[in-house]
Amino acid sequence: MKFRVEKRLENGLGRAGVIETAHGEIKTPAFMAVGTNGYVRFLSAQDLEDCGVQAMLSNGYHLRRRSGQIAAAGGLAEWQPRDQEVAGSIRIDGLSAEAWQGPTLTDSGGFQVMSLGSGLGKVVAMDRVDEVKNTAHKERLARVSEKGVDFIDPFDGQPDFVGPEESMQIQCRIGADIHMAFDELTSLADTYEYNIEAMERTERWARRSLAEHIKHRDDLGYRQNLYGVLQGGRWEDLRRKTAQNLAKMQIDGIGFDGFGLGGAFLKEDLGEILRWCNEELPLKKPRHLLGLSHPDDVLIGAEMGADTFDCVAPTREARHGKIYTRDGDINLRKFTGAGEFLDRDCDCPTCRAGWTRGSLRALWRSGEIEKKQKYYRLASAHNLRFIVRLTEEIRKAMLQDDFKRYKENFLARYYGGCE
RNA sequence: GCUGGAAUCGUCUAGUGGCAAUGACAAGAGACUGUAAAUCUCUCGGCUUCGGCCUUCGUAGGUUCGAGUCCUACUUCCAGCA
Repeated sequence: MKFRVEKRLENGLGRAGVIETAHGEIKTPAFMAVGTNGYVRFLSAQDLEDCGVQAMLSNGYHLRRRSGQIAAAGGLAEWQPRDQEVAGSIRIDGLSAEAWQGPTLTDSGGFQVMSLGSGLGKVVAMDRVDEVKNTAHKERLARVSEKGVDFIDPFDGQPDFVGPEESMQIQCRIGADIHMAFDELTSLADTYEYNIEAMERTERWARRSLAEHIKHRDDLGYRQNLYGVLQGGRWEDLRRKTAQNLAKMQIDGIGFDGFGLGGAFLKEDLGEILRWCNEELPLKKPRHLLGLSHPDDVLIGAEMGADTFDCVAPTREARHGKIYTRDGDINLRKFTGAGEFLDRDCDCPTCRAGWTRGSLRALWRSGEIEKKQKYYRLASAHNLRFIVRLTEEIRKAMLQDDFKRYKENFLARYYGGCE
């Protein structure tokens, strides 16, 4: 994998560049669509391309039991996930089973440590840290130890285990272009002391991840790459230290190919935390900001040196009726008329086909499953394109030395219209 | 015309003596950030100083401490017989 920085912001952190993988290049900053199970819910590979998506992120945890057949198919880019779906599967008219053949990334399953553990049943709060409490130990579905994470699979109730070695073996069978080291994401409710413990464990897991990854990274006939993941919560000393440690971590002269910026962030802290991390990380390695995509987060992320992003929000919120527009988000429930475009001047497949707020709402609210599925597809494509376009525009603004103005204009319009 | 049965929140529906009254849908509000998420939460007769108060289960009476629930009559609808 190669990464080339084309242009840097005046602050020295933000940059536009190009990542080259075995399955194609990614012009950065870039948003990767989340296709946890190997495909983006309700969207085809062609849909992703029509939305300008350059890369897809899947999840090693969710695909762990299918990793063998994925390897047999030649890796994620050759695997046709929808053919593998069993009873109750999603079959949507017009959606082909074709694999996403472009660049891919897999998450390690580290996020599930939190979502099934300390954060079970909770929202990953971004605005307030008060009132956030961890789930009681006895109720958790995941338990962390030095070895890895024991958990109960929520789908079938069976006990299972994933540690750094298992995660790397799974990810190397899935064969995405970029893998994430197995990490422990802490919740906003965890203390400084616990964050030290989790961060140090994450670093030990990073070394084990790197060692295992090196053994298997060429197994499918092309180079797979590994990112080390930074934790450390909201504390500057932890963030800088872990960035330094991971940046210099090597086994037989081989280090990480890039870095994942992880954690549950308080919105107001995000830019500062990213600055601490990225001031320590090497300039020439790409950085992926894990799990964020709201426009203000992407803008501050890109400004502070994140190169790629992923998030479930655009597609999930689309399914739940939230439609992104340049003048702020709208709740589709409120639009019964037929005449209004989703967003003016939008170039997404849905808007180009002439879908309006009212007509889309009618699909969504009809009791018919086929219509609802069509809604999910159209709405997902719109929101996905919205965030992808944001990253395209950020890149263009950076290359034209116009980022600051672009950011201010975008934010003023997007958040300014709120009553 | 006779004989049965039925009338409850926008719709369907639970309810057989303590009920402002069940559930579903619809409607309204909010949430969602490395997907246990085509999901979740809240509101959904009126008023309220949040303790309550008022008006409600086709209509009108009655029995009862107390009636959506029991009785009588009426209205409408459905079914069967004429």
